[in-house]
Amino acid sequence: MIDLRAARQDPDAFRAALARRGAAADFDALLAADFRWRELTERAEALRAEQRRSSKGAPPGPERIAELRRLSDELASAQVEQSDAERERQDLLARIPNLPDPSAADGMTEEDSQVLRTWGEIPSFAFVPRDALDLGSPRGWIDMARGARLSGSRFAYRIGDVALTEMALYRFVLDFLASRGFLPVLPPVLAGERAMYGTGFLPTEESNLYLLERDGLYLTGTSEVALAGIHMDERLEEDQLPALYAGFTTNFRREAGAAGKDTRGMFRVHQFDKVEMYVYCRAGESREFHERLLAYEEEIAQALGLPYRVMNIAVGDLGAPAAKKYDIEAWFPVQGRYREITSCSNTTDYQARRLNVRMRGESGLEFVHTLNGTGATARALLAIMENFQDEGGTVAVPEVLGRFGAPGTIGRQSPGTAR
RNA sequence: GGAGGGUUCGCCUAGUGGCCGAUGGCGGCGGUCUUGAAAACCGCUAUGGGGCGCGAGCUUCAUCGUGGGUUCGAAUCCCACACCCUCCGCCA
Repeated sequence: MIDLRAARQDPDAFRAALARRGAAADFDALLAADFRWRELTERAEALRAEQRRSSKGAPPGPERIAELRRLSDELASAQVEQSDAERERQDLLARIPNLPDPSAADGMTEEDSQVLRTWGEIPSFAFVPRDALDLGSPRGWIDMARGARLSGSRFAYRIGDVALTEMALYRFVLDFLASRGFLPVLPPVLAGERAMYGTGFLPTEESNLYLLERDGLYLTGTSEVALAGIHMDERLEEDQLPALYAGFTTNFRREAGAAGKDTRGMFRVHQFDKVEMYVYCRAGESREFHERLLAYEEEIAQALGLPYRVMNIAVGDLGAPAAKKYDIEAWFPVQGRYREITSCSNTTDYQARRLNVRMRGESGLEFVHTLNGTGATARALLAIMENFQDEGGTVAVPEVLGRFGAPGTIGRQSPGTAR
């Protein structure tokens, strides 16, 4: 959430910043609700103070009790008004997105994002290249049909060489991040409402979440939730920062609103695995760490040999918690375009405020800043398959993955019984 | 799933309707003493919100697992729920 006290003090600056992402009207509604809440709070508190003063000391006599009963009734109705106003204020506050970073790209849509740079050679093929599904499906390395039979659309079996290569990719990235100071974590994938709100997936992303109603738990769409929740309500010592975590989880997304989008193959599925970076740092350091997360993502893409470009995402296309976001888009030869394979966001103090993660600094307790970024998902594997295929339909696996159990080539051996 | 025990201010703990925002100890911080340190002694030691003030600050409300209820008044009584521990059952 945003810093409401700061917003009261300089509403024009907040309104202007939020207007860049189309949230100026919501902000004004919030300020009005806040004003009302403060008025009602003052009134209720004054009554409560009077009641507390009256209930000190010896028990009151009968005529005094009649008086106090009236006061009690008055207080009760004042408190109802106050809590109604508070609920309205909280609901509005929960929907206000983070203040965008001045250097985040202008614009409201995906098309407004800025290309910062490109890397690598776009491959040219002497044959018609096949996408990952065409490469994998006929011989059983990627099986969407059986996935659909089991679980419905957008579920994939990855089998044999593809399974091993994918696992190697995650292990490679986890190792890479560990060598850069990240602590590897295997966190829970079921999380309660508090963590979902705290990370900003609720209330705005509710339709995209799987909810286990019987248990009041959500399936997380990213380990960001669990890594952000790991220090919920904690007071971090300054020497604990920066804290860098590398999580690995299976992730679940309903992909509501994505109907008809990326329906082919396993580019957009309901269940996928991911190595995620998550950083806690001091307020002054988050811009620098954002650049670092991007640099790590680029190093990984380069180690895999994937041609890519770096995008500065337009403010209107940011998730609510993000102040600024970079995407890396790899070249997909069959689609003939760059597609997102990783993403990293600076969420400044937005999640830390909601999750109540603070540190003891020079001026007392202050909220930390947090950042998140993709280490790797299977999308990198799809890019590998498309970019490094040969005419016979086999794929040369990047050498760096060999150390982690990947076969040198995908498609040389039979996938075995799954066929 | 069943039975029992528990949840209080960093940790441990006292507290069964008004004198409790809350006892005591540990830890931490400051001071006295000391060449320095330890010990001893003295003091301070939660968080969040609102109002006032340029500010140091003053003031007020909330918070004793969470949410409801009873009452003029709740850490304390009642109800529901959550979590933790022990035992039994079941299962990976």
